[in-house]
Amino acid sequence: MEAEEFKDQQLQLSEASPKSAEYQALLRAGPRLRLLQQVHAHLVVSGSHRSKALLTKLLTFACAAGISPSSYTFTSVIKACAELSVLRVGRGIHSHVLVSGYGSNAFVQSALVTFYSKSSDLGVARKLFDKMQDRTVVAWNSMISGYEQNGHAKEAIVLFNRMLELYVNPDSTTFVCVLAACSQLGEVRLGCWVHDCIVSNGIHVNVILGTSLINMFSRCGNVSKAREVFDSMNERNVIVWTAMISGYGMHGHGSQAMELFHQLKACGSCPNNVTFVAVLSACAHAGLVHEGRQAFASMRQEYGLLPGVEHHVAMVDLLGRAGFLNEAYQFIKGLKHGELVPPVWTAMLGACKMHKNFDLGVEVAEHLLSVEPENPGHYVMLSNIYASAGRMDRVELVRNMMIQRGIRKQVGYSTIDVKNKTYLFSMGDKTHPETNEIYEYLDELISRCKEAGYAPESESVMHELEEEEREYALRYHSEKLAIAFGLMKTNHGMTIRIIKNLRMCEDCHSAIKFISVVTSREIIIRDKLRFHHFKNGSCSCMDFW
DNA sequence: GTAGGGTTAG
Repeated sequence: MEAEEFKDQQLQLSEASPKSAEYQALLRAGPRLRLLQQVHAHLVVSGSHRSKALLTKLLTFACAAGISPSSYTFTSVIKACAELSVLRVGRGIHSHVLVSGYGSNAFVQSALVTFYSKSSDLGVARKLFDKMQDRTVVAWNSMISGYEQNGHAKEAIVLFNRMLELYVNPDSTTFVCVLAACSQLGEVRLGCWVHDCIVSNGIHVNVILGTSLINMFSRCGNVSKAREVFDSMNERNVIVWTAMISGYGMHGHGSQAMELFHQLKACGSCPNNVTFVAVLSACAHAGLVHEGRQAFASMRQEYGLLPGVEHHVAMVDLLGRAGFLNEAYQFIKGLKHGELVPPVWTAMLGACKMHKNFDLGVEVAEHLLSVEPENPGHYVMLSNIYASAGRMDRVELVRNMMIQRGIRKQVGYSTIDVKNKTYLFSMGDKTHPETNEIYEYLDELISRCKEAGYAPESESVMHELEEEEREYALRYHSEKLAIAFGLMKTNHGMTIRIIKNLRMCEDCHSAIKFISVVTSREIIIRDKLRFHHFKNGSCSCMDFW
């Protein structure tokens, strides 16, 4: 039962006097189930079954009767443990399951697999799953979903393939899980296969499956396909709309996102808090400051929604990204003390860096470092701000501070698919058998870009920790290597698609614009947050990262 | 009457 529902029911309960005949009857029955059932029947007939006091007493006695739990009891309790993420309690219940002889009940087993997955104990979940004699489709779904939700999208897909090999029929939940895994990996091919499978089998695309398809196509770089799915759905709820709006936002198509937002309102649906985050983000990345401001104001005025931290962050981002640093700062000043959380300042810092406001940037970064000294992102930002102001002494200082505190930047990598195989490159990577050729090709490519006007930006390299990394870092960032490899291995005219785990640096962004010109290729990169479509020297993000 | 699935973002 949902918490709200539960509360509603509780409110309906009225009080009854402890001295009443019903209460006395309960006391006489005591912890004996048969007698309690009789009294309960009487309570229902007499209309006093809404009394909180009577029901409490009834339940207390019923529980004290020592009735042994059934498979129904266990599944419910295990599910509750998973939702509350109470690992210890769940493990205890698991022991009870075994003792009570429900260890091989399919329902209980699936619930346990989900429980361990949600507790991030995938090893135990998998062991349980492997031990099951007859695995229902739900059991497969539990395990596939477990992998996907814990970020192991590849394992999820491996298991899905195993399921097909064993002729287990996937259902629409299976597809939802697999599509989520495809979204994580940017696996267009499998994603499209699943889509075809759904279409050719005439599987009904309900709101959940539709949302998953929209997400998959958006995150795999094909927004127009996402839109086709959206248009083909005969039932849409606010989540479907939000997914489509965010798909547009992710690709920098701010006006389409806004168009959809207006349509959503026009058709009588109510946008929710999540919708507004997606809308504000879409505006921010398309420079639609006026529209964003309006949307933010309408949250409270038209929908009675209270803006939260995420909306404040989005507003600072919207204003700051567009260059209105003072307004962004004033917006922050207008927040309550408790609302001045690090993410708000991080958005402000991003704006300072973007628009090269040295003084404010340093001030904000130092504040962030004092409250979140363990966050590597803040050091990188501060270092970059110093670097772009030519304060190399300070850059060195920040670098040393990171080393001293043992803070390491995340390692970046990029992947590219060539002839149905995925290749992974990391910065300065030399593990590929054709390393020499790739590096030579890249060097030549960069020279051609320089002739066309490309000027490497040195600031992006400054946050690297190791000396030897610095030398290679800029030129050999993973996405550049992946692109060089892709250009070498694919035919002219083919689009290059790259997936990167971090955000792109400014230098790569500028270099790739030139690469798209000198090679006449379209290059699509999905970075940690969004898509960049490079074509003829410009990027779809319009430099609004 | 029990188990599995969807939306934001930095």
